[in-house]
Amino acid sequence: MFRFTALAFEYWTRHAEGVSKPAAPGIRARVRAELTEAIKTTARTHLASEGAPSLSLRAVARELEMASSAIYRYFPSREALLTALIIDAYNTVGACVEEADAGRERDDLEGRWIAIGSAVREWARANPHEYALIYGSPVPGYAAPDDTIVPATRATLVMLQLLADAIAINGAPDDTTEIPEPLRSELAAVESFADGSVPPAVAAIGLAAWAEMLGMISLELFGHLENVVYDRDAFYNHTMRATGARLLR
Amino acid sequence: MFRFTALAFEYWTRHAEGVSKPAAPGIRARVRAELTEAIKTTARTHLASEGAPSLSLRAVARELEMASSAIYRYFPSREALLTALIIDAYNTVGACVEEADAGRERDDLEGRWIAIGSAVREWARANPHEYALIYGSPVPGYAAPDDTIVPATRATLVMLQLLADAIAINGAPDDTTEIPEPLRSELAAVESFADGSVPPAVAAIGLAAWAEMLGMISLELFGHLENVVYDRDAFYNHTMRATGARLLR
DNA sequence: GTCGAAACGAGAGCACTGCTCACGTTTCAT
DNA sequence: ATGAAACGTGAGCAGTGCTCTCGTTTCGAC
Repeated sequence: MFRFTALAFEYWTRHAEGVSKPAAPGIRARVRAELTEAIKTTARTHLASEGAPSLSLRAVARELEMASSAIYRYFPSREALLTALIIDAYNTVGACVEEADAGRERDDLEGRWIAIGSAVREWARANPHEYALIYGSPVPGYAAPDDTIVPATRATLVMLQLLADAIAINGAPDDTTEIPEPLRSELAAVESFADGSVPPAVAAIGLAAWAEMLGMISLELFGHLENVVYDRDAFYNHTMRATGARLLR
Repeated sequence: MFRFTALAFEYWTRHAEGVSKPAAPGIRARVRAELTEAIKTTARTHLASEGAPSLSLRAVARELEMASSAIYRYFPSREALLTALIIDAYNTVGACVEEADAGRERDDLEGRWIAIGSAVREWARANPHEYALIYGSPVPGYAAPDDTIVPATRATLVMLQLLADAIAINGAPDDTTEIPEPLRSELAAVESFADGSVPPAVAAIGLAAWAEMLGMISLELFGHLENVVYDRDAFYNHTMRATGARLLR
């Protein structure tokens, strides 16, 4: 491996300078981290060009000039590599949403909602296969491991915090819709994830709004607006505005 | 092939009875139709148990006790088989929606909306992989051939007709929301698919409601409501009622 | 510094996949 | 009856994910 050879040379160069041990972490740990990242990066580009079902560990290994079996030193299976890409995708979109939200005044509720919705859509359009990986059909045999839970909720929690902030600013809406148990209790528990109050009815509307937003993006990205709506930007913005007005009044 | 042999025997039996030609269509056409159906049926069960990415033509052929290459006599590629399954899925859900809608009085607008939404969700829950095939991540390399367009719109057209009927019964809503061109014209063209009038603002709300409905189902089926909402029926019904109230007022 | 264990890279190999091709058989239209 | 098209099969190809073995390298304990 060219890369490994270069790092080994660095190790011996340093050793020749009289350093009795390499700086922590060891060269091995460093190389491992870098190769793990290189595998993921290469896999991500293949995902972008070929799609998830066509992601081939052998093709990734070939591009990195490794034997295909070497990949298994870093990821125990193809599924594990996909899981790592899923975690990365959740974290990336979550970071985009957090940043978009943070770019607005805390009391600009509508602005934040629009910014959140735009961030998700823009990221999705720029990374359709990653979007499909996390919000499209589940990869077979995939069960969400514990380490995807926190990344998976990052984006949603931003919206939830927006709801709590809206309640704090506007007060709770007069929503008298009856919500039956046990759903009411389940929705009541949602506010524990936010800093502030999110009544059950608001949690329900928020989740439905999230579903609508993702539904809109999926319709667009998965080809269901073909021959119907061409002015996609306008349609999405129109819908998000209407939803924001309901959600944040 | 057991089945083919049995049909050939039937042909010779009839021939021995002095019939100079088999009844139209020929035995070949009949066998072809039956085998095509058998391949699709077997593929559908494999889809249900293994998921789309794991659908194997060889496994289908093995179960039908055919050589794997025989499948290519009926479907020119794996992609063509998947396309056939996609068409079937669209037609099945479309028929479910049409039937559910037809089971309600024409002027029971809310009842029809709830029936439509329930039909889609029930079918999706009973056939999650088929749902994923048509409303989840697109199969790689798949471009919707012309023959999927009509089946793909069957379900949506039922909802659209509901909107037109609501307009006919209640009159057009007072919705003054500005819709920019060219989106307004695009949405205005949607009513050409319904028997009646669907103003642009209503078409937009209808499409967004459809997105929300599919978004809700996808969140549920694709695992995003885990540890959040357990009372799925109640959540879905609550949301569909609220959306119906907005949509059909 | 030495030593043993763990990590690593490579290559061979296995079972499986989608698909092509050639050949013999069957059906169909003339 | 005849020739063409459709059909079923088996062999084969190139590709896949993954396992295993072996030699090499790094690392931590002594």
